[in-house]
Amino acid sequence: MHQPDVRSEPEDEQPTRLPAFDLDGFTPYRLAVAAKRTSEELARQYKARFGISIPEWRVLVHLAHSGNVSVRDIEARVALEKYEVSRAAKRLREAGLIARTENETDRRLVQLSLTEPGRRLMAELLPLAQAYQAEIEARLGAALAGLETGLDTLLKETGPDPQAGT
Amino acid sequence: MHQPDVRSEPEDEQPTRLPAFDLDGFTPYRLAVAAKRTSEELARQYKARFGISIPEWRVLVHLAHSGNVSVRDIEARVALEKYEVSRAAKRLREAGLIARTENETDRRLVQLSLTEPGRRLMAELLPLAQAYQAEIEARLGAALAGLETGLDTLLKETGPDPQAGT
DNA sequence: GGATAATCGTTGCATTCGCTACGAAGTCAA
DNA sequence: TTGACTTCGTAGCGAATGCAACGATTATCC
Repeated sequence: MHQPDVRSEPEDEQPTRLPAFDLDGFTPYRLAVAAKRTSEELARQYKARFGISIPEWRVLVHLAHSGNVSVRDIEARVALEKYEVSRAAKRLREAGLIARTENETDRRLVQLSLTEPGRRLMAELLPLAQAYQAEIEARLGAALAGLETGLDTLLKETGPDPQAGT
Repeated sequence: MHQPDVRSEPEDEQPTRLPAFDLDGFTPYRLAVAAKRTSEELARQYKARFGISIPEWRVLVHLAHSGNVSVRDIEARVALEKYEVSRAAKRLREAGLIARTENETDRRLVQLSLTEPGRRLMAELLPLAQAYQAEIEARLGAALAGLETGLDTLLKETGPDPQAGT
C-alpha cells in the first residue's frame, strides 16, 4: 500500500481510494456460485417431483446407507446444524418417509430410519443423483481430477475432526 | 404402480434395495460445503466487525469498482436475484453506505453508488478479502490451478450469457 | 447419594428468503 | 396521441433460516 497521494485535490473530487478487486476471481464467490448452480440444477429434478428440500435430501441420503442413526450422528456428517436435522426430520416424519424410535440405553437419543415408503423414494432419487453426478463429470472431463483435488484440500482443512468412522 | 418383483422374500427381511451412494463423493455436495466454509470463514471477519451480510457484501464489491450502477446491472453480475439486490441496497442505504439517485434519462432506473462512509468501509474490507484469497491460495498450493479450471468449466456452462462487458 | 455440569433434541422468536404481484416508467405501433 | 406491451424496482406473504434458550436425560465430581 502506498500513500494516498498528495492532498492537492479536494475530497469530493478524489474520495477514498479503493484497491482493485475482482469478484469473479474470488474463490469463495466462485465456489458459492458453482455450488448454487449445481445444487439447484439437481434440486429442480427432485423438488418438483417429490417436494423435498436440500436438508431433507441430505438426511435421507445419510439414512439410506446408515441404518438407525441419531440426530447427533447426522449432524456434522452431512454438514447440517443440529436444528436443521431436527426440522428436516420432523418434516420427513410427517411425510411418512422416516420413522423415529427411542434408544433404550440412552433415552436422550433418537433413532431415525427410513420407512418403506422412504426407501422406495430413495430408490428413485439415488439413481437420479448418480446420473447427475455422471453428467457433471462428463462436463468437466479432464478438469474433474483437478477440481476434486482442490475440493479435497479445502474440505480437509478446517474440518471439525478427521474421524472417518461410522 | 407396477408389481414389486417376486414375492419370494418377506418384506420385513429384504426391503426395497438401494444403490450405494456416497454423499462425500457427490460434487454438488462437496461444492456446497466448500462454499459454505469459505464464505463463513470470510464472513466471520467482516460480519462481526461491520454487520454486513453476503448479499450486501456483493453489492458493495460491485459498486466499489463500477461507479453508478442500477439494480439491473448488479443483478446477474454478482449472481443475485433482483429482489436480493433491492433488499440489500435498502439495508445499505439505511446504513448510510450507499446512495441512490434517479437516472434522469430513464426514471425507472436507480443509480446506486458508494457514499464516502461506504468507500471507507470498503477500503478496510477489500484488503481483508484479498488477504483471505491469498490464504486460500496458499492453502491450495499446487491444487489451485486445477480447482480454478474446474470452476471455470462449471461456471461457464449454464451461464446466462457469456457477456463480459461492463 | 446428591448437586452440578454436560449432552441431546426441540422450539420461540425475529430475521431473511423466494416467489409473485404490483405500480411506475418507458417503448412500440397504429 | 393513445393503448397494449415490456422493463425496472419494490413490497406482501408464507416458508425457511439462525440463534439462543429450554426441558429432558445422562455423566461427572465431591
